[in-house]
Amino acid sequence: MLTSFPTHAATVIAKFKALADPFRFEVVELLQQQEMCVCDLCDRMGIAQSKLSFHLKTLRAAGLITARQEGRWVYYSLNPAAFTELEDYLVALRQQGPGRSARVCSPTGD
Amino acid sequence: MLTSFPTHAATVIAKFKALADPFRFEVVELLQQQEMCVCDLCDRMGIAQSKLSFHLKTLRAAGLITARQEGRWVYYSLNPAAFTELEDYLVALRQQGPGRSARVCSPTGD
DNA sequence: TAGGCGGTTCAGCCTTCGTTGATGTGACCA
DNA sequence: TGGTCACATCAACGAAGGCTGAACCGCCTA
Repeated sequence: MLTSFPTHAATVIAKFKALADPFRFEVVELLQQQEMCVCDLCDRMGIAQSKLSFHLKTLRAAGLITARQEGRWVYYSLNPAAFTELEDYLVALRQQGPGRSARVCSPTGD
Repeated sequence: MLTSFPTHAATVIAKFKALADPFRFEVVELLQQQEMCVCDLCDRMGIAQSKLSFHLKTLRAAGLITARQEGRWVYYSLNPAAFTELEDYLVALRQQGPGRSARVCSPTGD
């Protein structure tokens, strides 16, 4: 059952939250094409470096992206496992169930 | 290419945003089990009705759930198509790419 | 038709989150 | 060894979103 993953839920929520921002969404789409360093992303998106750094931190904290340092540059790329986790959750949600309510609440009249 | 869906992105972001809240997350998990009316959800979650109504409105606006009125009761259920849309997006993200950077930025030294 | 009930909406308050500019840190080069 | 570059972090500010209690609306029953 889905509700048997209370701690798991927190990580899934964190991932959804991280994806729920236009800037971070764009970062993810850019990283889907290829691994990039901060200056690349900064240049492509046309936003301040500190702003980008903040959003990268959020994405990294959620586990959606990973960082790889190479000299002075830090290269970011997507973490496929994180997306698989979200996929699995969504599939589980979709695969259900009785549909019609079992009428848990009791209408006064009956 | 993923970036060729600019308007589509807004709806996906809205769905992620709707799922990025613990209360709404719980609502979705409850609705995954079966269709429910507001009083059921209110009772199970132990939160104020106005609060729940607000979150249901958010979920409905994002297209994640649908409402069905029956007399005085309003029954909510999941919208499978919305979750399929998110699944497709995540699958597309995971099916990457070159991996290593093409070194778009130019290190000063070289 | 009046009253009760399920559910929604509203306004005010508060908390959280994002933005901004400046500063800090570690790696590289002269 | 000092300067520069790439990137991270910080504090202060403003905006967006969630919470609360009350009013409101539509449906049903007496």
